[in-house]
Amino acid sequence: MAGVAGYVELLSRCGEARAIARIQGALVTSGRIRQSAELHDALIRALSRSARPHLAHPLYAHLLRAGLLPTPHTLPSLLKSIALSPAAPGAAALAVAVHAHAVKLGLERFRHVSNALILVHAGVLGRLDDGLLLLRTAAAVDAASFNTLISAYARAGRVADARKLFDEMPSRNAVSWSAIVNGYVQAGDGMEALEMFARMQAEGVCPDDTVLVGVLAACAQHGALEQGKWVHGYLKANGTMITVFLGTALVDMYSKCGEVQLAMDVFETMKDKNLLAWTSMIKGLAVHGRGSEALALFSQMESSGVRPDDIAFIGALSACTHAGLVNKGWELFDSMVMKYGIKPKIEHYGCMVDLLARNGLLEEAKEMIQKMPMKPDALIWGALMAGCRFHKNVELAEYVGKHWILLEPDKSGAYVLLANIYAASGRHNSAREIRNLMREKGIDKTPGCSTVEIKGIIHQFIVGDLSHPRIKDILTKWHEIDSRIRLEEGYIPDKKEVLVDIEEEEKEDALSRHSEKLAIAFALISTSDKMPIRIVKNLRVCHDCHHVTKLISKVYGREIIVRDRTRFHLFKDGSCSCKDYW
DNA sequence: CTAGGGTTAG
Repeated sequence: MAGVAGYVELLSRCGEARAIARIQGALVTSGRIRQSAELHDALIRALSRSARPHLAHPLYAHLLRAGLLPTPHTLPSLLKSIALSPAAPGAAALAVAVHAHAVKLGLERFRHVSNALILVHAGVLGRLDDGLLLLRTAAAVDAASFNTLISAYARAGRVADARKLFDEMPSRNAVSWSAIVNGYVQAGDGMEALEMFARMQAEGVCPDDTVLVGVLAACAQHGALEQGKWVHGYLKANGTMITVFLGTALVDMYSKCGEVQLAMDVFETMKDKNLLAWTSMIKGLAVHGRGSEALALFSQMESSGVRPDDIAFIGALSACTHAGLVNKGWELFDSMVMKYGIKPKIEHYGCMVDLLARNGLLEEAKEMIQKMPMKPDALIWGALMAGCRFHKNVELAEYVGKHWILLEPDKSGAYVLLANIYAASGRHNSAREIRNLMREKGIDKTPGCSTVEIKGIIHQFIVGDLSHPRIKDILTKWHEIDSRIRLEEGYIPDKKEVLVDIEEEEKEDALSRHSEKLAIAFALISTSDKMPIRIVKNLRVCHDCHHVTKLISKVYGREIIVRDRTRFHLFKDGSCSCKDYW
C-alpha cells in the first residue's frame, strides 16, 4: 500500500475524473483519507482540474467533519472548482461558506486565496462590487483577477466599469486586452473594440486567438470587410490553426460583410464543425436570400449527427422567410416539435408569423398569433405589420397598430410603420393624425444611419446630417446621380413614405438626404471604378432608396451590397437579390 | 499552483 506522499504524487499527475474516483475509493475504504488534510487537498486539486470539477465540492465538508484544517492550497483549488461548475447544486452557498472560513483563518488576503475569491464573486456569486472590494484590499493582486473582473463587468453590461479597471491595472497582458476588446464587442460597441485593438498593436502586444475572435465579431458588427480580411490574412501568414471559434467568427464576419462565398470557403475547410459553426453558416446563407442552400446545409448538419437546437431552427426558419418557402417552414416547425421535442419559443412563432405575413397569408399569420401560447411581443406585431405594409392591408394594419402601440407606447416603431402604411395608401389625414400623436407624446423616429468602409476606415452618415468634411462634394455627386438616373432610367422620387408635413420639393430634398444615399454618393467619389460598394444600415431600406440603389447599380455599373436591419441586398445591373421583397 | 479572455440569436 502506497503512503500518503505516493497518493499525493499520483493525484497531482492525474487529470481524469474516473481514475481520480478510483483512487478516492481506495482512500475511503482504507480509512486513510480521514487522517490527512494533504490527501483532501490533493483530491480537490485533481478534481478541480478534471472534467467534473463539481465532484470536489463535497470533499470540503468531509475535510471539516474529519476535524482537519485546509492546507494553503485547498481553498484556491476548491474555489476554482466552484467557479468551474457554477450550476452545481449548492455551489453559491459553498462559495460563501468557504469565504467565511477563509476570513476566520485569516487567509483571505493571501494572493492565491484572494484571487480565487475574486473569481467566485465575479462568477457564481455575481457580486461584482464585492469582488472589486476584495481586489482593492488584497495584499497582492494578479493580473488574472483584474482580467476576471473586467470581463465580468463587461458581461454584466457595465463596460465603463470594466474600462476603468483596465485603465488602472498596473500591467496589462494579452488576456487583459482580449477581455476589454470582447467586452466592447459584447456591448455592441465594435468601433471602440477596434480602436482598443489598434492600441494593443501599437503597444506591441501580440494578438492571440481570443482577441482576434473579438476583432472579427467587431468587424462583423460594422461590416468592416477590409479589417476582417486583414485578420484572416494575419492568421494565414502565421499559419495559425483555424479553431472552431476562429472559423465560426470568420464565417460570421464574412457573411455579415456580404461575402457569403468567402464564408462558405472558410466553412468548408473547417474540420470539426460544431452546432454554432453550422448555425452561423446557415444564418449567413439565409440573410443573403439563399434559402434553399441554407436548408440543404441544415439537413447536411442533421445527417452529420449534429443535433439542432432552438437557435439552429431560428436560422432554418428565417431561411424559409427570406426565400419565401412557406411549406418548408411548416415542415421544419413540425419537425422541431415532433422530431426534436423542442418547445417553440416566441422567436419561432415570430419566424412563422414573418414567413406567413410576407407571403401574403395575413389571416393565417393573425391566426398563429391568436393561437400561440404566449402573449405577442413587439417583434411579433412588427412582423405582421411589415406584411400588412407589403401587401397593402390597411385594415389589419390598424388592428396590429392598436395592439403594438399599447405594448410600446413610447417607441417609434408602431407609429412610423402605421403612418407609412396610411401615407402609402393615400390616407393622408390618418397619417397626419399619427404624426401629431407622436409629436404630442414626444416620440422621435429613430434616425437612419448608414456606414461605409473606404480603405479600411468606416464613415458614418446620419439622415439629414451634413457634417461630413466632404459634404459639398457628396451633394454635388448626388445631383449628378439624380439627374443621370432621371434621364437614363426615368427615375421619379417616391415621396409616399416621407413622414413630414412639407412642400413637395422639400420632400424630395428629405429623401435625397437619406443616409444610404449620402453613403453611396460618398463611396462613388472615393473609390475606384470596379470596387463593389458596401453599406451597413441600422433600419430597413425605404422604397425610394431601394429603387434608387437599383438604378445606380445599373447606370454606374457597380455592385452595391446593403446590409439592412434584417437582411442583405445585392444590387447588380438594376435589380436586387431580395427580388424586391424585404 | 500558471490561470485569466472567446464564436451563433426573429
